[in-house]
Amino acid sequence: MNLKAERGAATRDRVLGIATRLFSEHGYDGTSIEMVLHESALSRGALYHHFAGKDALFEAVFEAVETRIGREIAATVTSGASAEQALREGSLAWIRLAGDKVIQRIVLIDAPSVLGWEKWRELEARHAFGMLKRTLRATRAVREEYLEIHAHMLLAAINEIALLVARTGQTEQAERAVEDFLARLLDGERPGQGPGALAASDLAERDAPTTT
Amino acid sequence: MNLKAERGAATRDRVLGIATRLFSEHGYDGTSIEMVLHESALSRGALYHHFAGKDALFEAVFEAVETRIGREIAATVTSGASAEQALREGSLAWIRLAGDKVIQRIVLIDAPSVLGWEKWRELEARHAFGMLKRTLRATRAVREEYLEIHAHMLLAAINEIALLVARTGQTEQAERAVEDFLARLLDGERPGQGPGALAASDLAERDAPTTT
DNA sequence: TTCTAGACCGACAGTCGGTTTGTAATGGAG
DNA sequence: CTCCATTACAAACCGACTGTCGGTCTAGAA
Repeated sequence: MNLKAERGAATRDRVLGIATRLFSEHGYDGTSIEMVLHESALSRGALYHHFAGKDALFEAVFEAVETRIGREIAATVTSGASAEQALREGSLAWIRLAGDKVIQRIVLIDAPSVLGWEKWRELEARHAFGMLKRTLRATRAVREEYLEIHAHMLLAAINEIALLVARTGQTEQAERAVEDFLARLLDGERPGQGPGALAASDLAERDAPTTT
Repeated sequence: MNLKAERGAATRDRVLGIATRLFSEHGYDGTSIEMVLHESALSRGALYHHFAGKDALFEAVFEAVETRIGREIAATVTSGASAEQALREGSLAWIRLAGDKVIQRIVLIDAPSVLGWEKWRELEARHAFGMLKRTLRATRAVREEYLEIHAHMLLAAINEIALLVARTGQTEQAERAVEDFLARLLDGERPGQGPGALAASDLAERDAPTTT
């Protein structure tokens, strides 16, 4: 059962790649299943054999993109850095990555509406949001009580800037503004223990590459 | 030409109200034009006479909701308050208003995807975003250079919390966290001039109720 | 009274997402 | 080697949806 499985996985991946491009170029609504079929030279039956529906296809694309992002950000942050440093580096890396139209359109714009906000956040918690929350906790800059909420606000703010930069192109200015923003947040209250050391596990992804 | 015009405006408003409810309950994609037609007991032709298409109908709904929000927030903020106070009051008012499913779904979740991010921001600049930016400038807490970007981040953060509160219901905790968040931002660098006085015009909406 | 413009109607075409039925081929069981 | 379950894929088909278009009706101007 090898040749068959391999062929199946290959076409699945091919469809995934094509769908990623189409979704990012035309949005979820603007991309028809028939476009995907045409570009992948596949039949309806074949596609629906691999993916339960258009939304499931989108979700698979979303997961793949998120996983890739997580890897790239984790690779950017210098290991052994302080949590504050990691937070800064990670945020800037994220903003630069989000220059990619694929990420903008799929992850930031369409996902909440297509997947629903709750599912979006649930998935993000396993990727970018989870990473940010662990790093923010390691800085010990915010009380545990507010950690979740501050992490939400911070991620939303950074995502917004990612979109803003992508449109205006004021990269340097935005990056300085984000650093300023972060500095203000981190310099708030400090419970005393001093800057926390960042364990490698704080950045590690929790999930295996999903295959649904 | 009065009776006719009035009748026209009346049915337009009626359709707008019905569409607002349906869009907020089932989302943009989950709401069919036929649903709107059925509930409003109108014909296809009549609806397409008033609105160019489904997206135009959505945009009209969006504008109406934004205008209402702007009025309600402006009414909440105590007049003559300091800019810092106004920022806090306005933010909390916004979070509470966003408990409304209508606002969540239409303004925060579906709008970016349906209208496109650019148009969304362009419209928001005339409503919530514009208000926030003017108030933030009045606090003189951020350098003019970063004002636009910080305002974007702040609004995105607050919007996120509005959605979060709506799901988890931890209203008090979130409100305290937001106040903490704001305090940290405002306590950053201060160019010296002291707290700015908030002119009434800073909160005023710029636009007349749109009718497109 | 006549005529025009705007409100409204309803059938229709085209497209889309999804289902169903069918076929070819692979690989393990006997 | 044979048989059969399973998997990958194909194609016709269905219901639902959006948007268009020719046409009707009526209020109010001329």
